[in-house]
Amino acid sequence: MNVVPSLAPQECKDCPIRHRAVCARCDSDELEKLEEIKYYRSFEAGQTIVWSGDRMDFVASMVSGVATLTQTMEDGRRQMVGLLLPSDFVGRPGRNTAPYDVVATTDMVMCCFRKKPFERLVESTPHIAGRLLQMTLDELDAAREWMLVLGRKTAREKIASLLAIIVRRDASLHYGEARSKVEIEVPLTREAMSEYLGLTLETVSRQMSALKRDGVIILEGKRRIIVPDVDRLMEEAGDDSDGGILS
Amino acid sequence: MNVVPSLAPQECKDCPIRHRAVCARCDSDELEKLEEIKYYRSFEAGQTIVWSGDRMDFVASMVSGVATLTQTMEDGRRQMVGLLLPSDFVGRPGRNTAPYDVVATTDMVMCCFRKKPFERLVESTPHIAGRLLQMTLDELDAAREWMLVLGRKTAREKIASLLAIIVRRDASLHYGEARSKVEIEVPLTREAMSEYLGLTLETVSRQMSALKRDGVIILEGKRRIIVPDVDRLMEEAGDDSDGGILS
DNA sequence: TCGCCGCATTGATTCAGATCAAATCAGGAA
DNA sequence: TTCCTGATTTGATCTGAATCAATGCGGCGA
Repeated sequence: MNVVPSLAPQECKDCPIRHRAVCARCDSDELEKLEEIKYYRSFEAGQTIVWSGDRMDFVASMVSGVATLTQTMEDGRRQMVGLLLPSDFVGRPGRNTAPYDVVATTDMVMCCFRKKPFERLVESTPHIAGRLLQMTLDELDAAREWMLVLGRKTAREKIASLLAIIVRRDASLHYGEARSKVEIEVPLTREAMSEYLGLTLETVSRQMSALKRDGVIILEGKRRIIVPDVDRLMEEAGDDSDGGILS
Repeated sequence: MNVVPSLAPQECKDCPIRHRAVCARCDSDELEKLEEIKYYRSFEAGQTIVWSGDRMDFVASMVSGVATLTQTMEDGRRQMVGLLLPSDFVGRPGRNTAPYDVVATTDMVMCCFRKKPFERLVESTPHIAGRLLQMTLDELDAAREWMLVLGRKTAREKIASLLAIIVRRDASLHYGEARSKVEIEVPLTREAMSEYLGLTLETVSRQMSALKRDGVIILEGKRRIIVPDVDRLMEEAGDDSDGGILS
């Protein structure tokens, strides 16, 4: 149905995620070693990249697009446990099988490293090991914030929290500082949002409508959203009013 | 009200968590460096060790007892985001203020390291950095499993999941292999269980009674529980039947 | 252009867990 | 022993989100 997605950049020095990914601290020698074991893979929106339980003989960095980590129960209940954005790391050194489904939610490109040699590089390269530790600690923080959302927030607060997370990410990516009005692209279907938030897709839809009705957001089509007042959104999310943007 | 809790072991080589904590891979040279910057602190059940937002100038290993990491919203809703058991690591290198409340739920002892020198040791000691990465990845896995519990499981499944986690930990600690019948100690009040699971304490109590009525568990006093059939408990938890004990 | 298909919205009803409100129980102090 | 206190259990009722069920909408292929 689709053509093969376009190829990714071949050279680390031109890579869009060069300064944020697991390779961020590497010097040119170290980059060369990574170049030797790396290869790019492209996926189309909707494709499952890895099935839970599958053997996984690579780890990877997200280069572009969005993917999700999802756990599934026997009866089909699903919970997203990770949202992978550009520069995020996928996979775990020292593990052979994937514990979660990894699914592309948009067209995307990954920079893959063969697992065995990557593990050796982690052992021998403090710049990689240190960066990986830092990224993992950040992910743990994100997971813990998410646990508060899942365990204690109302449906409306959950939606607002998800939107706030996307706003924050966009802010840190595009412009250094906070602005009162922003326009964001939600790279998730209503169903994916429901899997993220532990809700049903109907409830997601209803609460999106409610936030729209109350003027917290303005919908431009299905995916594009205008947030007229970011502070208002943060309030709706039930987060500390200071926003807690910086660690 | 209480006497000062008894002092902890002073020598790393006699330490009960020597092979599981962040120091697990250290050789005797490295241990010596840790000894220089370490000190023990004891806390009584109920004491708050750190308040969210406080400056934190140490990191630590749990030596004995149980503590929790908890997030609180402005209106008082609370969600536990970490359960700290012996050998677990507390704090984050490179961070100055605590993002969560740390509370002792039993009398406990921590082995603290002054943060600045510990950070330098992490930089210079691959045995520590590597172990810390591994432990952080394990915590991330646990957090993600917990997210499934919070987002998608019923109250009954949540309770069973928590008990299953305690059973699993006890099993890995005391006896190498699974047994069909076990007796466990739940080191949490009903309220703490509710904060762990995103429920109210009434619901926790009701579901405990229901599991007891249905013969899944037998209560011996309030904290001690007999699980006559571990597989049955796992089924109630809604986990994969294989139990997924090993990574 | 039309009709189809996959998303998304909206409505009606149900139900699991929250909330409000009393007991009950166990352990410690007097 | 008796009282007090904090933890726990149990009961009655309420409610937010799930479930069941249409309906709407936009893009794409024929």
